[in-house]
Amino acid sequence: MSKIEDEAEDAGAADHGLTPGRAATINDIARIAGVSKKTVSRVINQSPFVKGDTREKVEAVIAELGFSPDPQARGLAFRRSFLIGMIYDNPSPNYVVNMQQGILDAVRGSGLELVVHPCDRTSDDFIANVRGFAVRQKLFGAVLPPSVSEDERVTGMLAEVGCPYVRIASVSLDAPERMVVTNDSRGAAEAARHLVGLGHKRIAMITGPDLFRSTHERGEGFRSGLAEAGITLEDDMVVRGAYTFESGVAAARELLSRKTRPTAIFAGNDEMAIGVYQAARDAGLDVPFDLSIVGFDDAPMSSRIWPTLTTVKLPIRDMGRMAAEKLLARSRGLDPAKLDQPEVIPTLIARDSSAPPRR
Amino acid sequence: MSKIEDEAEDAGAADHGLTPGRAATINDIARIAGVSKKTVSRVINQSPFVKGDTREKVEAVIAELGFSPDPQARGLAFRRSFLIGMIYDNPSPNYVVNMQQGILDAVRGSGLELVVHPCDRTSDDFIANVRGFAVRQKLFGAVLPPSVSEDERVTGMLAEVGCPYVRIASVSLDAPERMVVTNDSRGAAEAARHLVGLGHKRIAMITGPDLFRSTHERGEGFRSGLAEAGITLEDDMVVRGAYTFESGVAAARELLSRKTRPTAIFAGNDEMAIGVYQAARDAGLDVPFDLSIVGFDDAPMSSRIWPTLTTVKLPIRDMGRMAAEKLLARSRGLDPAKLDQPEVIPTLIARDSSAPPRR
DNA sequence: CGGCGATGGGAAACCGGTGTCAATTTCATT
DNA sequence: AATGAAATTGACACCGGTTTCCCATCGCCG
Repeated sequence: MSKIEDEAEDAGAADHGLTPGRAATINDIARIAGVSKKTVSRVINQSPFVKGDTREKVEAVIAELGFSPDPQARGLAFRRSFLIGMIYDNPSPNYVVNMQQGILDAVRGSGLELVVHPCDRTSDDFIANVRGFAVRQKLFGAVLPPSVSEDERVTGMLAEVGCPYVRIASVSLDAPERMVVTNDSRGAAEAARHLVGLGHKRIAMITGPDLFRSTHERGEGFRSGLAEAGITLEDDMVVRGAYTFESGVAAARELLSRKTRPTAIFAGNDEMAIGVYQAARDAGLDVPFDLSIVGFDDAPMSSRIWPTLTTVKLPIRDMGRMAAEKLLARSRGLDPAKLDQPEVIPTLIARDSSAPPRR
Repeated sequence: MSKIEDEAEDAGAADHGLTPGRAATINDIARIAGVSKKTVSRVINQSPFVKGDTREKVEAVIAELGFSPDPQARGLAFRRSFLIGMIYDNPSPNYVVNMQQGILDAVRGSGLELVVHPCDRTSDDFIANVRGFAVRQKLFGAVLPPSVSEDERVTGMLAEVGCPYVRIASVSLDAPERMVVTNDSRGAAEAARHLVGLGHKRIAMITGPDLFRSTHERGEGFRSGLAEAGITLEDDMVVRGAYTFESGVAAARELLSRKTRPTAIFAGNDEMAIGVYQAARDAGLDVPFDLSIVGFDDAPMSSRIWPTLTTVKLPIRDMGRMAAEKLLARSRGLDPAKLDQPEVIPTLIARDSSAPPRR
């Protein structure tokens, strides 16, 4: 690319009279390259109005000095920052960390950084808090995982203050360039087919809380998956949980105390599915022979517990990456290929917690 | 505090001729309050050289307009940002998320934000990468959990570029104001006492990888805890793991194949301890009666698995908070009370995976 | 060979704050 | 009431980039 070797900034490069301790500025580059600040700025920002050899000369000096523009100064002039905010309520650690990784995968090398902003959706100043964050930091963009992604107050406010955002949710709630859609419904249907395929007939489900859109999607998907085989999900075979371990235990106890016990339970997430293990053990049931269990998420625990948990896996890291890519694409000239990705498809991972029912 | 009601910024406040869409700037405040920018700046920065009534007048206007200074502009002038970087290699999701929470607990209301920076210590450009991050962002400070905290290349580089940092480690490696020390050794000794107290004599340990300082600390602590009771940790009762589930399984298999099997195994972390469960199951052993297991970390999984895992808990969130508090204290006038906190003490949580050995 | 439109490049203002230092007040003293 | 030190305040430059606006070239054509 540049004609001068890309040396470490203070290793053998020619001395141009710079104060050693201080990082190079655009003025230094301009002086050394013999052009104006503005021309250097044009090179940095890929302006097409720079002649080829001028550009090369400037790029060479930039490389030689290891210069990189100050994001604060740049942001000040641009009236926005180079920070992506991840705003989330309270997903599992596994979800958070994987999504962070995915976002970082996408922004690597772009000069963007990731600022995490956990918050409490039930707090009185929730919206004011998020608004303050977005406005003060002049966010480059915001990534909203569930359940924040489903809160119209948040998206409305962000639109109002002009902060780009991408929502991650189990159903399309917004324009395609602002959505990463996970087809939870399809994943739940897979789970249903899996259990039906094993020969189960008396099948139960533990749903998530109403607060989450995914609760509805996973519920409907499971129901329709069963319906394909002519099996109905009876009302007394559906119990509401709260996506927590404890709620899974309680819900499973309730289900297992029914006069005709289910032979399989589909839990809305892994956390609750693990709770079902405990209830089964308390009831003296042998998983998977007396009771099959299927979860949703593929949390790390799923493959550690015994018997290992059959579950539906969501590619969370990819989802984070896709969300950040949409933010990036939008800031450039709207790259339609990136902007209009297909839905994210969950995959069933069959492990040892599901088996044919005992006759 | 202020004499004017603290109203929402656009709800009924008097119109001072501001463009509605744009946020207020320091110039607006100065004009409305009838003082100079510089005086407003003084009020914002708590300068003592402002007369009481001037201060009140300015504060009233600030409150009325809901003004908050632009961190980018402020940072540009201060030659540093208001971002704390958390630089980590690859701890567990649980560790990462809890530490993030702790850091955020400490900086709430201070205007600081948290930027996450996972990285790969084995990568060739590891140091250059972290250096670029710290310098470009002009970090307010960096929080370094293990194992990054133990890398002198990182701390040396950060000191060189003038970036304040706090290291979190199981042994003091730096000045007190730059350290949060977790007494892992003591936690491991507790684990030893617990097992000794239950009556175990043939006790084994699975250590972590050499890369981590905690491996040594937990090993020595456990050894000395046993020594108190006159029990020696035999060489063939110590196997090295890698802090992963799989390595825990393998190490436990090895230990359980010894001619005289241990009656208890202490694993260097919970991930490996869970691996021991699997090896025990494969060997047909009944935990805790044939084999007691003790872990370290108190990962969420520990209380979900069956039998629930006896483990040593580290208050990770508190550690994150303490680290960030030290960063804050240092940026003010060195608050000695905050700077010189005692060590973090781990606590043993006795659950169901440990019991007296079968005679 | 002079004039013209398009393109490359520079000077100066600006983004929204802070540092420096001198000017203005305030207040206790003599 | 004058005087001087201390307390307040403001004018102006500056942090490190970008934008606006204008000028200097340059190739091309009549």
